[in-house]
Amino acid sequence: MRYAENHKDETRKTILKVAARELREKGPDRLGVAEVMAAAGLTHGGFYAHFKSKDAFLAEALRTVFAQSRAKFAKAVEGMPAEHALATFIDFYVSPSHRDNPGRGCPIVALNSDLPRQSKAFREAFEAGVNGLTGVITKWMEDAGVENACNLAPSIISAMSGAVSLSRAISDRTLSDNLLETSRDGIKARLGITDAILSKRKH
Amino acid sequence: MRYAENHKDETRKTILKVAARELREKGPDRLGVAEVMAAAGLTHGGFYAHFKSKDAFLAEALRTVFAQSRAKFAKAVEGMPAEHALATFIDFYVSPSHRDNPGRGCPIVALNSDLPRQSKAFREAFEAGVNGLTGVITKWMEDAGVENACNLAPSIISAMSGAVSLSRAISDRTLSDNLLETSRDGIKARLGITDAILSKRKH
DNA sequence: AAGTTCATATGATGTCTATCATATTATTCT
DNA sequence: AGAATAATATGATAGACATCATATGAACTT
Repeated sequence: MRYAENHKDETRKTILKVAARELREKGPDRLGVAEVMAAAGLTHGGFYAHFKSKDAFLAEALRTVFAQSRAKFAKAVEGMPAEHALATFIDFYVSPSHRDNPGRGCPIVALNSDLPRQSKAFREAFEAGVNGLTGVITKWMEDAGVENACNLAPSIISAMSGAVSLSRAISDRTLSDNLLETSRDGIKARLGITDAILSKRKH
Repeated sequence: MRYAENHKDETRKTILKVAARELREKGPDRLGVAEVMAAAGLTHGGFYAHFKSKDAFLAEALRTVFAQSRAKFAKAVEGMPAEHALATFIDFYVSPSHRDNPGRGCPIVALNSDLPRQSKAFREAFEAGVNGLTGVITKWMEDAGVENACNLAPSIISAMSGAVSLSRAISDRTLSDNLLETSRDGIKARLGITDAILSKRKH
């Protein structure tokens, strides 16, 4: 092998890392091959040495996004008991800071409505990502003693992502913040999470 | 005037009508000028006699979509008392048939995540449409005696649109239907709508 | 040190796009 | 009927795009 043993792999990872940010900001249709390569410090021609098509690349980038996102969320609630993890996650997700940073946020919020228009590979990657998140939430809910966790979890996720999505459409800050707050409260209420329960467990 | 008095206006309306369908299916970025004109039975060159740019056109098309959508929803609950209107609207919106027909559905679901990537004119049209819908829902909620309707309404809308959005990502029909059902129940519960109340009023 | 070979760069291709200048057609008025 | 003119069509342009063929160059091997 010429070049460092893992040079190509490193480059590939760099491309995907850059793409993960830009994919959420520009969306799959406005994200150009040349642009991603330039952002990774390369020229556009080398692209097809790494990915067999733009669609395959987009699906791969989306997997990267979900993985990043998942790691980020896991870190935010590390070591907490289930109720606290849930409450913290909701506060973290349904927040002004998530609303204001699409490029670093949840891909469900950033890309959900693009989905029906994208390739099968992309849609499959998206669904897998959603399933991963659903699994995590379901586990927390079960551990927190929430009834019917398995059915409830997807609905909770949809309410959270819907709230952040819509909050991005409301230009008045106060009203947008309000939507987020009201949604947080509604979602927690649905899960039976109250301040009383949280402080009781804080031991 | 040559051509029938209102020929140009008619054509314009035809273009927008066609676009209203296609905009929701293909999204603003995949919707081409030539394509819309062809679908309206015209050739691409005439486009700029009707719209000053593609962005201006997209905003106008979005206004058309919201207007259509609003008329459709209004019709679906015509003449009902507020509680029934709300319940019917929720059942109508958070439904498999809405999920399966993006081209005829709510633009919030179809276009929400495209929003941050579009022109200012487009975003403004979107927000205006959302405000219109919020107003209608708020009124129903107030009439139905729901507390704090004004704050709650946007959160309800976000939960509804989020549910339909996410349901489009889930390939397993049963699971997807489940998400919709669970969400309908959750939303109605939040509004204090029960079957008992609905049947009591049916008089 | 020179050759080998893989990773990347250069440059080209053809397709698609929005936009616009100009030509053509359709209709109404005189 | 035919001139006048408004609505649409034709055709061109320039830029963006994905994709690919080929050239360059870096670093390990012997």
